[in-house]
This record gives sequence, C-alpha cells and structure tokens, in this order.
Amino acid sequence: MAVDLEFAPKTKRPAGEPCCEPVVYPDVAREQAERIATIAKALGDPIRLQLVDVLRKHAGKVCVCELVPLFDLSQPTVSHHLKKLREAGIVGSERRGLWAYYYVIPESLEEFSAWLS
Amino acid sequence: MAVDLEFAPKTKRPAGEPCCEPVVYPDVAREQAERIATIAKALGDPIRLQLVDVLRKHAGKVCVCELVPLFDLSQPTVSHHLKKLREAGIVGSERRGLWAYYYVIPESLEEFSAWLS
DNA sequence: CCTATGTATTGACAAACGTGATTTCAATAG
DNA sequence: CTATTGAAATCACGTTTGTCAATACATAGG
Repeated sequence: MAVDLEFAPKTKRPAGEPCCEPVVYPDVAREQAERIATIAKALGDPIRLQLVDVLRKHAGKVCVCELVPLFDLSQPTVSHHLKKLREAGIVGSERRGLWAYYYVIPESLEEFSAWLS
Repeated sequence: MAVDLEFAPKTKRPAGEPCCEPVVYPDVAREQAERIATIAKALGDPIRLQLVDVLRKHAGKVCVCELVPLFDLSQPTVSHHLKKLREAGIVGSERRGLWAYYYVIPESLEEFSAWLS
C-alpha cells in the first residue's frame, strides 16, 4: 500500500549522489501481490480463461466431458489446465460416479477483482 | 458468451454414444479470452503486479530510477518487466532527458475488470 | 472376475519465462 | 570532443509452461 513516491522533475545530479531515496516496500503489499499474481497467472492462458468463463456462466457444476469438446485440445491437456485452476484455488471439483464436475469458487476472484477496480 | 451448456445428472451410457453434444464455442469469445488472458499473463508475476500497483497509485508518471530500488532486482530485470507490461499495453512510457517515466494506461484494464466483476 | 469408459498422471519436448552480467544506446555536463 | 549517467538490449542460464501420446487410475456393467 501507501508507498510514498514523490514525482518531481529531475535534473542531472552531481554524480555519486543517488537519484532518489530508496523506498521501503511494505511486506503486506508483497504478500498481497503474490496472492493476486497467482490468480492472474492462472488466468493468463486463453484456454483457462475460457474454462473459467464457461464455469462462471453456469452457476452449477459442469462435467469435464462437456468442457473437452469446447476446445481443440486433447482431454489430458484440458485436464492439465483444470488442474492449474484447481491449484490456484479458482475452481473446485467433485466426482460423481465416472464423471467429474467442476465449478468456480467465486471468493477466489474477489481480492483480484477488488484490486483491479 | 452465450454457450448453452446443459447441466444434467449423468448415467452411464450404452457405450459408443458420445457423452454430450459438442458445443460450438463462439469465436468472439475466443478473441476476447485472448485479449484478457494477455493482460492477465502480464499481471501474473508479483513484480509486475507491484509495478502496476505503484504506478496506479500515482496518477502521474513515475521515474524508472524510483522503481528500481523498490525491488531486490537488477535494473535490467526491472526494465525487462516494464517492457512486458508495455507490450501488453498496460503501461506507457515517456523519456524526459536521461530519465524514463512510466504510467498506467487505465483503459487497458477495463475489459478485464468488467469480465471479472 | 473382465471389459469398457471418464478422468488424471506421466514422460517427452519445444517454447517461453525470470534473472543477472555485460554491453549498447541516448542524453547531459564539462 | 570526452566522460558520465539512466535505461534498454543482448547473451546466457536454469526453470517453467503448454501440448500430446501413452499410461494409469477409478468406477460402472456384465
């Protein structure tokens, strides 16, 4: 948060003198940045973004067998992307018999959404 | 957008019969997903997220010489991250004499922000 | 048991990524 | 001109990523 940087027009300095005082970056901001960046990274692939998009538009849970034909990708690749989203905490999954159903965990996107606004 | 997926409890099918009708995924959604994923990918690194965070908190432009000491990174590495952000269209830069000033392009985050909300 | 089916994991490989050391470029001061 | 300084580009490196083929795992039906 409150990193207090001053913006002032600069002129060349007498050489040896540092350009500006080093600013301490609060650790809390770093941790938050890491959390948010983890979410952003998981969303940083078009396939995964579309997966989340589809899952979000269905309030309920969607079967993997419905997700795979949406993309021109092999089933293992889709499964890999779903795993990434799971590891990032963006989606959850549930097995029902042979089928696996995925759903978005809405709270996982809240901090990111708040930061972005 | 409107991908019409039905969610229905599944039972084992007679083998050979597909699990569900393939759904056509609209190209417009794909292009939007690619645009948004590009932004997300650029934000998917803690350093870059903090850079954007700092720049956003300063409505004006911030000198690179003020950004480098915020991180325990070499100047070329910070410059590299700034380049990534520039390539994603998230930030712009301006040279004023020896110094380079960076600023956030707010509109670049709008589509992402809207999608996320 | 055995077979079939949906999903996940493993292995492999090229491409991209994050980083630092070094170098190059641009602009200012003398 | 030369020397100096801030920033970007280049090179090198180990790591991670996205993808598929092949395999393994889990569950259901016979």
